[in-house]
Amino acid sequence: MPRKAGRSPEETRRALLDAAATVIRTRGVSASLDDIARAAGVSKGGLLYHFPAKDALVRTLAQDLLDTFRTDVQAAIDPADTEPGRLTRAYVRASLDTSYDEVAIRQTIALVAQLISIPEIAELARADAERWERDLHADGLPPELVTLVVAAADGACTAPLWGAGIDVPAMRKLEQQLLALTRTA
Amino acid sequence: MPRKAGRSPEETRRALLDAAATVIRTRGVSASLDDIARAAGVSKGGLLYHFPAKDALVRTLAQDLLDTFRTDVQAAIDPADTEPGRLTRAYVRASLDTSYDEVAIRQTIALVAQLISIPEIAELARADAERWERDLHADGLPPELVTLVVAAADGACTAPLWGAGIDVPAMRKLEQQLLALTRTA
DNA sequence: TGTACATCAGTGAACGCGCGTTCACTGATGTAC
DNA sequence: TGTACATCAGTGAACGCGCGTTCACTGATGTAC
Repeated sequence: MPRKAGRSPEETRRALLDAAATVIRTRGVSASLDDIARAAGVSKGGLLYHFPAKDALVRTLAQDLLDTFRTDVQAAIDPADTEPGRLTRAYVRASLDTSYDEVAIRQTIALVAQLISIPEIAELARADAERWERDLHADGLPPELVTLVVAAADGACTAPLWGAGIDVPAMRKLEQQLLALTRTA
Repeated sequence: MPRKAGRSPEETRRALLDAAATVIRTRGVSASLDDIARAAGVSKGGLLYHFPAKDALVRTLAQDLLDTFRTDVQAAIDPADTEPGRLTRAYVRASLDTSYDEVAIRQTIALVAQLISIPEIAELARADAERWERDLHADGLPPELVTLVVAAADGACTAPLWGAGIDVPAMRKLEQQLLALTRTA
C-alpha cells in the first residue's frame, strides 16, 4: 500500500521517532526495526524509506532528545530574573521539575541510558555536554558553585537510573536548596 | 585442547569476567561471546562451560562491579572518624577519589552504562541503590543534607558519561566542599 | 607404585534463528500542457 | 478541465550474515584399590 491518506510524510517520520522512543525504552536498543515500524503503523520498508539504516534512526532520536532538553531549559528561564545564575537556575528547574508522572521520568532516563551506551551517540552527548559546560560557566556564578549545583541536579535526576525510587518531596526540597545556593553569591 | 596447565578453573573464570569487562567497554554489550572468549584465551565453548548463557556472564559481571564499589566505600571509611556522616564521607571519597587515570574512569562508567541498559541488570542496580539509600540515611545526618551530598557525588562521577571532560582539580574541590558540608550538621 | 576409571575443563564444528538491508514493485499525489 | 507523466511514500518478500546455543568428543587431573 502506498502513502496513507490523512498522514503527511513528516507525520509518519515523527510517528516513527516516537515509536522508536517507546519501543527502545521497553525492549532496549536491540529492539527490531520490525517492532518499531509496526508500532508506528508502517512496514519495515517504510521505516527504511525515512531512515536509511537503523543507526540513522537511533542517532536522530538521540539528537532529538538533546535538543528537547535544551529547549526545556530555555523555556524554564524566568524572564523577570536578570541576576547572575539565571541559566543555572533554569537548568535546575528543568532537571528537577517533575511535573510528569514518575513512570514517564524513569522511562525517559532508561531510554537515555539505552542510547548513551552506543559509542557514536555517547560522542554526540559529549559535544552537547561541553556546550552546556561553557554556557553554564558563563552564567556569572563562581565556578565551584556551578560545579556543585549542576552536579547535584544531574545526580538527582539520573539517580532513578541506578535505582532508588523518585522521592518527589525530597526532589522539590533539593530544588529549593539548589536555587537558594545560586543566590548566595 | 583440555584444561591448560598453569591456570586453575577459577583463574579462567576470573579471566573471562575481566575480558568481558574490557571487550564490552569498547565494543558494547552486543560484543560477541567469541570476542570475549578469545580475549580471555579460551574457546567460545569454554566460556559457555563457565557461564551457561551470555545473560549469566553479563549479570555476574554487573554484580561484581556493584560489590566492588561497596567494598571500595567500606575501605574508604576513616577508622578514626566516629562522628555522624562517616559512611557518607566514605561514599564521597570513593566516588570522587580519582586516583586512577582519566581513561580508566571513563571506561568504567561506559561499562556501567552498557550494563545498566539491560533491564534485568537495571533491576539488580535498583536493589543495590535501595540498600545504599537505607544505609546512607541511617548515617546520622539530616536527610536533606544526605540527599544533596549524595546527589552531587553521583552527578559528578557520572558526568563523564554524558560528556564533559573530567576536571580533576574541580573534582577535588567539590570533594572538599561536600566533606565540609557533612561536618556543618 | 601402578592401573582403571570418573570427572573436570575445556574444544571446535554445526545448527538455526532473528534481524538489518536490498529490491522489485505500486498506488496516490503533484505538475505541465 | 482532462490527460500524461514523474515523483513520492510507501509495501512485503527474500537474502545473507552474525551470533547464541548445542553437542559430540578429548586429554589432563583426581581418586580408589
